[in-house]
Amino acid sequence: VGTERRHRYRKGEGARLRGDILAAAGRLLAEAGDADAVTIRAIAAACGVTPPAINQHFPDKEALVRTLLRQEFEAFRTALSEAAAGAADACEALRRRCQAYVRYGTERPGEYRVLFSARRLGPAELGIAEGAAHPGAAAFGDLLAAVERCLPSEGEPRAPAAQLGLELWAFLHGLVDLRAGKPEIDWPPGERLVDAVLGQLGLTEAGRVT
Amino acid sequence: VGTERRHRYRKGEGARLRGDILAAAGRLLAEAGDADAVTIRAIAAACGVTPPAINQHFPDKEALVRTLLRQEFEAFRTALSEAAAGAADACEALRRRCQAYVRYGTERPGEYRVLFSARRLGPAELGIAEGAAHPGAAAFGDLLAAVERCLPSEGEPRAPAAQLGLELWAFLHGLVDLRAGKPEIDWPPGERLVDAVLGQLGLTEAGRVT
DNA sequence: TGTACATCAGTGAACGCGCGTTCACTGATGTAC
DNA sequence: TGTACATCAGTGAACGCGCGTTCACTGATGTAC
Repeated sequence: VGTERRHRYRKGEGARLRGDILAAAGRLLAEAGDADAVTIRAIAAACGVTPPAINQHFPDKEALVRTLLRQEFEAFRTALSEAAAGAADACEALRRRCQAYVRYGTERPGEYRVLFSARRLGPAELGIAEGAAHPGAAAFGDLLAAVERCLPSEGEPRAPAAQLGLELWAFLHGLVDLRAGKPEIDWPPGERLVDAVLGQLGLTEAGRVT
Repeated sequence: VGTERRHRYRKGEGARLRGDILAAAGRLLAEAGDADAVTIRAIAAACGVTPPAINQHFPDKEALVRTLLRQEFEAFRTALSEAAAGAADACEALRRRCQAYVRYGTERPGEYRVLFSARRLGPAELGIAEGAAHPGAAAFGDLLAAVERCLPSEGEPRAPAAQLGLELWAFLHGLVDLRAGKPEIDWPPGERLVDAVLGQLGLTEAGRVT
């Protein structure tokens, strides 16, 4: 990597290249936003290695992308949960989670796109989306739970939590994806749009008390 | 096309193949949802013609896709405007427009994706997105105008129309794109979600009168 | 009415390219004796 | 302490494939005389 020649790993340490490959592939995938556009040859070049060296660690390209996608889902979910962790109440936790969602998607459009907008070589095609084990479904489950906790537990029933959750998710996803795809539009800060929508959906502490 | 051999067009009618090419390419693009995945060779085969015949009508693949995208944008915009045309009042017009948006995106996921989610060989990369001339921007302009007409013209000012329009657009786009990408989720009817969100954003006739 | 000819709608073969993957190999390195 | 050897981390060349595009061509067809 860089100008200096790469030294091959010592005899017992060959497995370390596997980590290097995943790291380089992750960087390239984030730039491209499309696993099809990331070639084995480019990953190999980024690692300072020849293409066949990659086939020693992953049987084929699909296996590599699958591993990578699981990592990315994990990172996304963790980022959102960490953001929500320190909140004082349930609605503030939901708010922080939503803000983190948009922030993550905006700051890492390539990663986000691969997780939630990919068709070819996306989660579905790679067999990652298996019911509840689907990491995307897990992230949505987190969001849904956060919505439920913020809703009034008794009193007059609002819209069912599942429907509110889907509405909110559609908005968050649409905001991230549209912003990435239509940068020529003059977007207001994502934070403001998220706060506004949470208010309009009745998902704020204020809305709860009133 | 089909089992019977294709007869080449008569001497003056060569230009008709151009239309056939666009029609076949449109069908393939709708299936693939990605212009990269639609090959010149596949289009030629669908027309019952050899690949070089296509280069006689379009200088290269980009030109073909560009022409196609303009057509698709036009069709999308027309579908929405026609849906809104017969409405009794401005809020009903907005509602019909939004329902048509989701219906169009759900019934034709491939076309929709190419218009609003493509990165490679999408509107931006093909130079179709030039300010106000951008057909996507035109469609969004229609939506924005519909939102403005539905808002109370006087009385207490709600959120600015531009922001409401973006919120609404993000929701509609997110709904269409998520549904297409996560079919394993049990989605409620799009119509109900759209109505619910319009109500929560205060964009219904009822909301206006009250 | 008949014929020579320019034009037109394609064809067929080939090109250079980049891709993922295979296979036999090589040379350094740790280990067993 | 020294040496033979098995193992390991890769390399280098090649494969078959599908792609968009080029180029010279062919054969039917309308038109001019």
